[in-house]
Amino acid sequence: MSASSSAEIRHLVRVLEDKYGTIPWWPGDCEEVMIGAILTQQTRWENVERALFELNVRGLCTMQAILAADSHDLENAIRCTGYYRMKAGRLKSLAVFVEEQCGGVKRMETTSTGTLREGLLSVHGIGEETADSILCYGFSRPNFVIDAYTDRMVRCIGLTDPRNRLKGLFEQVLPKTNAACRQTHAHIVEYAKEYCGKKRCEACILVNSNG
DNA sequence: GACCAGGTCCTTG
DNA sequence: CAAGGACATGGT
Repeated sequence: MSASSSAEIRHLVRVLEDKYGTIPWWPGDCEEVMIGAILTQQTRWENVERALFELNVRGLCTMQAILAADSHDLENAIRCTGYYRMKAGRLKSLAVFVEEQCGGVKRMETTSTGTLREGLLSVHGIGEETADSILCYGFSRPNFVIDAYTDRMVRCIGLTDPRNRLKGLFEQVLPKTNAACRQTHAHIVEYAKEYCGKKRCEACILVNSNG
């Protein structure tokens, strides 16, 4: 089944490409992406945008500022994203990692993707999806993100590969470029947000109708 | 009021 | 290792 999984994914990628072409997704500089990646955990993006605005107003949109910030101020700025106490703590942990362990964002830009991923995963509150989002959208690495939508879509079109193998499958099928990873993930979210609810997903209709 | 959102961690069976 | 709960606000 694994040999044909690649074919299924290849097809899905092409159908989505035909449907959407190039679409903008996840704007912002590296530090804003890192912050947004934590804020968006289990939360709608519209709420994250409001929190990012609040952080910008208070001058808290950099790792250095977060490192120095009063925790209560940080919590207030991001309250609208939910889980605000926990997320404030996670932002602090990330800032400690970036500034004190990595020596700043600049240094991270010259670090290998594998080393960077390992480091990010060692931060309490950063799991695979958050780490991969940061690598793909913040550091522009050819690193594919598997999220709940991606998982839902591939199930719907009939794949049974375990979630932890999907990242490898997509990266094996896609060109080894950041643009390809970022674009395909954006396509999946775009489609899934509209057609794939938690209970009903219509990815299979898209894929079959265009075959 | 019920249900869900671009997860992660911790505890149980 | 799978399943379930905690974290919390905001939109439909």
